Amino acid sequence: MAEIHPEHAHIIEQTKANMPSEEVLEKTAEVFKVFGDKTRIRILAALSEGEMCVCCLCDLLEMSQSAVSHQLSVLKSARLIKNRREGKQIYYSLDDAHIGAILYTGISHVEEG
Amino acid sequence: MAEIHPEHAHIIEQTKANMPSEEVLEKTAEVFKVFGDKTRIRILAALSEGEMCVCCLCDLLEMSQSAVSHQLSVLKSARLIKNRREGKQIYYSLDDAHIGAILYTGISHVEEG
DNA sequence: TGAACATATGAACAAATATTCATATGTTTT
DNA sequence: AAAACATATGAATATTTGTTCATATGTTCA
Repeated sequence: MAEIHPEHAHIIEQTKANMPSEEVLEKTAEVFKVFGDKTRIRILAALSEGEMCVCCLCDLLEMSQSAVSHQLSVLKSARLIKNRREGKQIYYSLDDAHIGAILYTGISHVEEG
Repeated sequence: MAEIHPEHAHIIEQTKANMPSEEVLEKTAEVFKVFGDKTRIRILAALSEGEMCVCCLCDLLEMSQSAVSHQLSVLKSARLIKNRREGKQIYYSLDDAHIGAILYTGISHVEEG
């Protein structure tokens, strides 16, 4: 959208060629967006300690059941967490080890930087 | 905010004790939030190939100079990128290796999953 | 079967945010 | 010093999003 600088055309083409596809970049942004909320990060940090039922999460986070459930739904749609039913309660846990890895990459960036 | 289940009190306390501080979690969410936008991810992916001036980014992303500059400002405030001036142009680059690592952790999650 | 419990979900509202437009700042060149 | 160029930034707008409230779904227990 700016005027193309002929002497830059080469590096632009090369960079474009090396970058991940637009589809991958879009999906990656969507994944990070899900991590980018305090409530959801707190939920993920709690679940990284082990599975937990919804009411435990509500107590732990000191938030309403509805707010927690809505965010659990967002996390589940993005496949960051999974759940299982045990009687009346539903237990949530991280979907796979990758999720904890991403979470702690971010946390350690904050703690170190 | 839900009714406290006495038999869960123990696991709640233990999880709370093991979790990172609220401050760290809040900052971590803020960092991921900055990664959680398609335009910014595209900028970061481009800069992971090497430093680049603003007009190159505009051409590469096919976006207006203003929109790109606004997002560069967000990325810089969050210390994900840095810049240097060379004559009329300003070159941006990733702030440190950590940023590329976080980016590619997310990208590989998308590509593998 | 009905009551109590645990969780999910739709609608509404407030707050956050990405882009556009217009313009300002800072640099180089003539 | 003025003009041209590269980038930054404030205001306005449209969209997205997180929480609350009210209610629905599904399970267990009496």
